[in-house]
Parts: sequence; C-alpha cells; structure tokens
Amino acid sequence: MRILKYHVTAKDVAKLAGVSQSSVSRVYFEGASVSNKTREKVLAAAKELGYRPNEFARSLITNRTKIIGLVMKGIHNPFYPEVLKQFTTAFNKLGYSILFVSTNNDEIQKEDIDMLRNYNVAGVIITDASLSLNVTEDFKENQVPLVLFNRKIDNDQFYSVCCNNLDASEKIAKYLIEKGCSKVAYIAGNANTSTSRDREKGFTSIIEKNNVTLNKYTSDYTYEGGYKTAKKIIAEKEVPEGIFVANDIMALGVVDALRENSIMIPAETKIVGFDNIEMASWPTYNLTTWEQPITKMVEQTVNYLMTEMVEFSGYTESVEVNGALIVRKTT
Amino acid sequence: MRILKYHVTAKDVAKLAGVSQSSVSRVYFEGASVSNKTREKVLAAAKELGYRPNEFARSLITNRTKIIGLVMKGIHNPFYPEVLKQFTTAFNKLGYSILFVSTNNDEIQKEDIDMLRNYNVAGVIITDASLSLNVTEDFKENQVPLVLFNRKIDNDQFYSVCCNNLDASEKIAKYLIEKGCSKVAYIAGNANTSTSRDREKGFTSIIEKNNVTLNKYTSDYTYEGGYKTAKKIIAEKEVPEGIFVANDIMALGVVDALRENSIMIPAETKIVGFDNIEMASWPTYNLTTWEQPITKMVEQTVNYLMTEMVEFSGYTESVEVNGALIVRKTT
DNA sequence: CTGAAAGCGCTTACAG
DNA sequence: CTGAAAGCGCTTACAG
Repeated sequence: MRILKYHVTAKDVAKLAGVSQSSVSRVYFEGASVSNKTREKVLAAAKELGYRPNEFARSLITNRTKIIGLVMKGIHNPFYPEVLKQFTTAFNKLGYSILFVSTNNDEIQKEDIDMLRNYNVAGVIITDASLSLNVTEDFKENQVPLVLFNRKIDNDQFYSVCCNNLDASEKIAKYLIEKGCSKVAYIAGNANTSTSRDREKGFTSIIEKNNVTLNKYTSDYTYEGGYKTAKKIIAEKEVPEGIFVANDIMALGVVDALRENSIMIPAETKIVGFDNIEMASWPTYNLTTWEQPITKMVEQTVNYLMTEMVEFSGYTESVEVNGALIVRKTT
Repeated sequence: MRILKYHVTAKDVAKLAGVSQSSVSRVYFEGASVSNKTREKVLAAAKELGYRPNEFARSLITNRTKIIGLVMKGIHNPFYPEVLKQFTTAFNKLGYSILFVSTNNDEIQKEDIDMLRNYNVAGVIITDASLSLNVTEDFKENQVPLVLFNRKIDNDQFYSVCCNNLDASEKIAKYLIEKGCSKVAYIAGNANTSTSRDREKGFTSIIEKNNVTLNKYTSDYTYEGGYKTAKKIIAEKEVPEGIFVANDIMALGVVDALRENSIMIPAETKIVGFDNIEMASWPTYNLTTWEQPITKMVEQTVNYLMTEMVEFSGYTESVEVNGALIVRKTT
C-alpha cells in the first residue's frame, strides 16, 4: 500500500463548514439546490482544505463519467493529429477528458471497445475506422452516444459526420474537365472506406457523363501508396492529364513520383488531392486540394455528443459539412 | 436518469456460482488466493452473465487506476503522432489506458494537471512541454510517477528520457567539418526547450574548437519557422556551407526556402536535421538527419512507469538513449 | 433548503 | 482457502 497524503473528503469539508456532508455534495452537484449561505461556507472550507470531489465515487453512483473515448487509426496521416488536437481542446474546455485509443486494424477490435466500456465513457468518437454492429451493441444498450467521424456506414444505425465527399468529388471532376483534361485517373484510398468510395463515385459519375477517359487505381491512403501507384501509372506510358488522388498525403507521393520522372505538373499532368493538410500549402508542393472543414466537423460532433449526453435519444443521421476547393499550383 | 440495461455485479456472479461475493472479487484481483475449483465456478458464471468488474468501485478503494496521463503540445510536429501511437499501443497491451491532454502553452497549465488528478492517473508522461515545480507537487505527494519525454529540466527532480542530444550534435558538427564546411549555422528551436539548448551546446562546442565560423538563429520548431529563418539567412547574402537545423520539420522549411532561391543542396549548402521523421526519407527531401530512437525511448519510459507504479521509489534520473546519424542527400 | 441514512460495486482485514 | 462485514466517497430519495 502507498502511504498517501491525507485525502480530503466531503466529510472533512462538512465538518469545517458546519454543515452536513449532503450539503457539501449538493454544492458540487449541478442542479441541486443549496442556499447561498451554505454554498459560501462550503466553498470557503473546500478552498481551505483543497477539496476536490472524487470522480470515481461519483461515477459509481451516477454511472456516468466525463470521459470521451476517441478511437483513431491513421495517426500517420497529418489530417488526424489536427483532428485529435481540436477534439481535445474542445472537450477539455467543456470539462471532459479524452481517453485515446489507437486501433491498428481497419475494423475496430473488441479490445478497443472494452477499454472504453471499462471506463464507462460518456460518449465515443470513432475516426478513420469502420466497425461491425455487434461490437457497438454495448454502447446502444447503455445509451452511450457514438459518432463516426470522417466515415459513414450505409445503414442509418449511426450518427456520422463527414465532409460532402460526393459533391466535392463531382466538383473536382468538373474542375479538371474545365481545365481541359480528356484523360484522367482516380487513385483510391483503402477500398473499404466510405470516404474513398464516395469520392470515387462522385468523380466517376461526372467523368463518365462527359465521355472523358478514366482509369482507376487502388491504393491505401499513405504517401508510399501514392508514390508506388504513380510509378505504376508512369510505367504504363500514358500518363493521364489529370489525377484526382483520394487524399493529400497520397497526392504528395504522386507529385514526388511524377517529378522524379520529370513529368511536368501541371503542364503535363494536373493533380488534385483531398483534405488540405498543412503540407499541401508548402511551397514545394502547392497542392490543389479540397479543404475538409475540420473545425466545423468537430463542432458538429461535439454538439451532437453533448446533446445526447444530456438526454439520450438515439437519433442518427449522416451529416455532411461543406468543404471547398483550394486551387494552388498543381492544376 | 437513464434507464440502463441490468448491470451485472459480483453479487450476481456469486449467486450463480454458489460462492460469496468476496470470492468473486478474489478471482479478479491479482495476488489474491482462490482455489481452482472456486475460480472455475466463478469464471463460468461470469462468462454466462457477461460480468466485468467495475473499475470505479475498484479505484474508489484501491485509490489506483489503470490510466496513464499523456500530455502533448506539439502534435503538429510529425515526430509526436508517432510517439503517441507507440505509447498507446504499449500501454494498451499492458492493460492501461491513455488519457490524452493537449496543452497549448509551452508550460503546462494547472488545468491540464487538474484533469489528470481528477482521474487519479497511475502515471504521467509529459512530452514537449516544460513544467514548473509547484504544478507537480500534487503528483509527488500522491506518489504518482512522472516522466518527462524528450525534455529535461536541469535540476534532478524529474525522471526524463531523451535522445543523446549533446553527443548527437557534437557528431553532427564533426560530420559537417569533415565534409569541408568552413562556415556554418545553427537554427535553434524554441529557445526555452532543453532539446534545442543541448543541440546548440554540443554543436557549438565542436565548431568553436575547430575555428569554423558559426552563426546562430532562433526559430520555433515549425516548418514556417524554418522557412522564414532560411529566407532571412539568404537575405544576408552569405549563405553558410552547412546548416544544422534543430529538428526535421524546420529543416524541411529550410530546404524549401533554399530551393526557391536556387541554392544547390548539398553543393552550395549542406543541411542536417534532427528526429528522422517519415518525411525526411521522402525522395523530395532525402534529408540527412539524426534518428531519434522512439521505440527505445518509449520502452524506457514504459518500464520506468511500470516499475514505479508497482512500488513507488521516487527515483529520478536523466536517461539518454543513443540515436544515430542517417546520411541522405542533403549533405 | 437541509440532514440522516441507504446504497453504488467493489477490496480487504478478520475469523474460521 | 472462504465468508460476513466494514468501508472507500460520493449521490439521492425521504422526511422535516
């Protein structure tokens, strides 16, 4: 056993303040009614003793915590550290803490979920990973609100927050056509992600309507993936006039590969990415891309969770937040 | 109030297994002695009911959790997402969860610490930020082990894990001299970080011994900072033959700025970074750098915390883990 | 508004 | 090894 500094409890505060322990509790419990006089006495005593309510005793009774579980897979994509930072800042301001879980698999594992269940998290955000229904039954049964961030699942079992991927990719297609491309390519991210599928769908629909030649390649949302795919395209001899790459980090790999082979961007080939990560604006790359409105997406997620945490409704919707095309020098 | 699914407790398991609640508790508490017969009965009953010990009730008594607080500031530097991922993976494997705190200030704030104290974390890792002594008194008093990761503080009040910054920067200096540089520059990161100071100290000592001209610049460990500092250096007309940049992300900014001004790397100027982030190996950059041994640094931190969490000793030391020079095409 | 008391789900001496 | 009981620090009906 550790020998600990004397732990200040509500009882100690009560004694010093000359009130009951219940009254101390009421001062720290939102919504309870206490007279100003009692409140002042309690707060003064609490300050003197350095009292802080024990979150665990609290959670034991209320069966609630102020912990948000955040599950993230692709921390290597610079898009996600920014997302993490914004979520942490937003929730910390609201008095909530972030329990961070990094999953290695495309699909979230039972262990990852168990970690969150063990700590009885008040809400869950899953970014960048899919999940099977049975894994989340626990959350539903316990009325823990859940948001899929930057991913959606076709059935309407989940609340999801995404960028307007379909519309965005249609606009990107139109933009490349306007720029005069008569032969284009799409480089997909992981095939099992909704983002890659939606971006492919929107892009393809417009391209096909305009009788532009389209080649599709599958990659994996990494720099190396983009680089290798571009090398493959180059090896096929007929480099397309425009390439829409499903995310920025892959697009940077594509740019580097084309440069190594002295293919001029944008003169010979135009490149468009997706995300608008910081590096896209670096002078070396100056990548034309679609900006994902992270701040708005985070806001939307936080608002939903906060509402559902106050009173669980189980409401689900696929929310799409509008981004915008950022034109730089690769087109 | 939420209407919750019936919560399975140790009592329920005890009833089904035909043993006392204490016995159920003993099965789940490491170190307690239970007969195999009892254990089997309990585990069977627990499985049938889907029992999971309540962490909060547990923590209330033991005054311990399986939560590690991880404080991070510079998540924008790609070095840190990798650190975060490795810590999360390592601790999850050991059954510990990560409470993530992102601080915005160079110095950790009282609020950040309060967040960790509220959840009675078992251990704390602080990366990339400094902290004043008074803020951490709470941890000491409560015997919560603490590690400074990639930062150290001159007094020996803290256990810290760093790369061998001093030795590394001496070697980098020697390397640049060997390569024939007779005029060099050092671009510092945030002046109040131990990493930047140590790297400057080691580099300077060797450079001065060899009568090589040295100019020093202060920047801020960001890409933009590196970029702007390089522009300033260029404006001074006499671009040094070698530049040691205190971290990679700044070094990439330096490389981009020099390229924009058509200064040949490494022919006219050689660049050495520090960290060996993923991007340093990208073909566009191919940056010579010092590899920070993240895996070993994480291991060292985890081992220390695990030991101190079992039995707190308060032992402190400044541990330095050896990295290595990675020669690429900027030198 | 306030206090006394029950109880959340565990761990842990204490007997046996 | 095992059970009955006390107690961790709170919240929350229940009276007053």
